[in-house]
Amino acid sequence: MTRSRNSVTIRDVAKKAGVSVATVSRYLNHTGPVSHAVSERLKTVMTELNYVPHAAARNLATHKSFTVGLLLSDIGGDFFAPLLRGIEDTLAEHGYDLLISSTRRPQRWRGKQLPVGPHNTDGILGFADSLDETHLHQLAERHFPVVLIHRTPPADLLVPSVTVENKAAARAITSHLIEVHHRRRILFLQGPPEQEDSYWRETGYRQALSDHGLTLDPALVRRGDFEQQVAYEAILQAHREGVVFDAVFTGDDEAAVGTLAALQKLHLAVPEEISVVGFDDQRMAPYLTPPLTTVRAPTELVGHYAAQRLLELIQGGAVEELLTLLPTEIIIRRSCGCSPS
Amino acid sequence: MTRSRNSVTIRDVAKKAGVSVATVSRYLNHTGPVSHAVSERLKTVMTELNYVPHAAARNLATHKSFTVGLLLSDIGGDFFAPLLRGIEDTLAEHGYDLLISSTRRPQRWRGKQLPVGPHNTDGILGFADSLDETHLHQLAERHFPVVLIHRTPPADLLVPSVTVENKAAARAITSHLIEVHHRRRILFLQGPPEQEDSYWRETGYRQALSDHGLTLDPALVRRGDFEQQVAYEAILQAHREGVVFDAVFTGDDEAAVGTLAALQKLHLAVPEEISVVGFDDQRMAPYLTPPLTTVRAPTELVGHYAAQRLLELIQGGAVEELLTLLPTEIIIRRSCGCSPS
DNA sequence: GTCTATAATGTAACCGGTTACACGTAACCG
DNA sequence: CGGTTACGTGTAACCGGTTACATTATAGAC
Repeated sequence: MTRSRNSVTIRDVAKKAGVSVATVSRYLNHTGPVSHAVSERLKTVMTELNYVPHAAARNLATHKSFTVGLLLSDIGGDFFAPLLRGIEDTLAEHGYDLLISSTRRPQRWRGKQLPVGPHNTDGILGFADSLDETHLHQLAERHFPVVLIHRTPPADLLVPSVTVENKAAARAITSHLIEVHHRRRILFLQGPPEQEDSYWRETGYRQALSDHGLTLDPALVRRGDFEQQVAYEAILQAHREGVVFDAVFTGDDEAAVGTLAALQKLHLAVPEEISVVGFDDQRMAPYLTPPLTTVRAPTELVGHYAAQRLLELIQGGAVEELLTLLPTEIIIRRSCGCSPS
Repeated sequence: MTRSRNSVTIRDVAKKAGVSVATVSRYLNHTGPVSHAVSERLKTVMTELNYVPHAAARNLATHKSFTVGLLLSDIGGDFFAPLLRGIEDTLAEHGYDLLISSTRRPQRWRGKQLPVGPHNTDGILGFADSLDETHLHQLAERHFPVVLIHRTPPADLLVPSVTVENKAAARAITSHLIEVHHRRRILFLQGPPEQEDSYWRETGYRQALSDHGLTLDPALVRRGDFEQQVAYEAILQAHREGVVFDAVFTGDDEAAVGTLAALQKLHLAVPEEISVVGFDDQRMAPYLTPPLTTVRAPTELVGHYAAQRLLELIQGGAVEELLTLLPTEIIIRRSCGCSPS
């Protein structure tokens, strides 16, 4: 918006074309009849002058910005690339822009004003814990469109959310380890505490154990934080403590990377001695050694649907489906002990 | 900006606090003296009313948006995650927002109006070929701040650009294959034609060959497009044609993934029979089988410096350094034939 | 004790669009 | 042929901030 002093405005166009600003505006927005002769004249005048309408002025007048905000907890992870693409694609299709803000540390905006909001955008997408309850309530009060991603909203708020099926998949992949590979002592690596995905995955894991009459040894549940380094340390630590395990459900694929590295360092063969499975099916998963058995989360689709829902909300639609739960799928590779072609 | 009808404005605040709008504005922006008593009053009134200044109105009045635009050719690749983080981090530090637009197909905006520009933002970052020469000239005419990423600007424009050192690194890694591993027939996979990085990498490759008195067999230069699938096909095709090679410089790490897959399918052992090296050191590189010898490109830093330069430009600084060339570094792993610890 | 500089505040124009309303003209109808 | 309707256009208020300029009160200088 750094328009130089003498930038060309709608009035310049109007004057040069010999019409009123209202006519120019109508021509621009197809918001009223404009004679063919005038249309032609305006078209040429506008290219001659290289006129581009000023977004802020338009936003101010119309109360619409055609922009949506995205709040992330950590941009830059491999996880976000597909999410971003899904979001951006969908928004672009509908002529909306995307404003991004990353909160490096969790809950960064607590008590402060959000970097995106009603003053800024027509709606916001909030990933996981990037939006705290206070803000969520404030936004709801103003009836501001919000869609949550990988997080279910507080029960008292009618905020749509889009995420993937975690529990059943976690249960299934754990069962796979038990039934097919006869694992009995399966270590589980938890994600960050605020991360809801982790909670459901752990629930699925626990259910699978009890389904098969296995009792859970608390020593087998540890923090991996969905991070390579943390998972790496966790595995070494467990080993150091003398905890015995024959499989690891790493919580997500990032942690799987760290886990594989740790096991290699400990000279524990995967999958012969220890089975390893992850969650997400990030891009690197097939290329790990051994290729990682994991659960495929349709992250790009999550982005797509989240954007979709938000646009519906913005365009005045009601919230017809509160929770969009996208199906996940077990991807069998080598690290669990299977030998796929 | 979907403010509901009766949203709270600066005048509401002024009235409730019993002062004029000018005073409120001065208080908000610390742009003039405000008595302590009034300051206190305003603070409480503003929290009571939950007042947030409207961005568009402010932008309109000040001709500043504190937003920069980013044009990408393809969001969603692993390459962009660190780039984005570098950019977003730096911008956030200086209170700027980031507006993202991805052009799925190259040159998407040719002839059309850019999705970001002077009407929108205070400056833009253009990755590779996302900005064509016409737009570049138009922007330059308006003296609009632009910084290019992984692309050198047309010679007649004073547009700063930030990229990584390609040629010397490509030359060095190729020399490594020749000198250390005694490779003689090194296949090179080119990136997309518009991609300048690819050009420089190929130049370095050719220099290394001639440095060592090797002549280039044109059959050894093929298209990999920096994409797994394309590289995969290229390798199979070369093999089908009976082209003999003892090493592959894959152009980038994406293509290296495809290359490794193709060689495995052909039962050609890496690195025993064929050495493979990439470029970028993407996150998956250490986890490939075998771990990939490559060149580390400091992509997050590229984002950081690009944002930095742009902010300098926006804040009126002159272009002191036209080309920021970040150093790269060879990362020796296993795929070239070395055996690092 | 007057003069001047400074602090604190208010008034109103302005940024560049949109749009409600008014107006004139031509077409259409019975 | 008068009356209604639709079309094409213009005038001016408005969106919610910023800011130049004017104004008053207060303190310090001489």
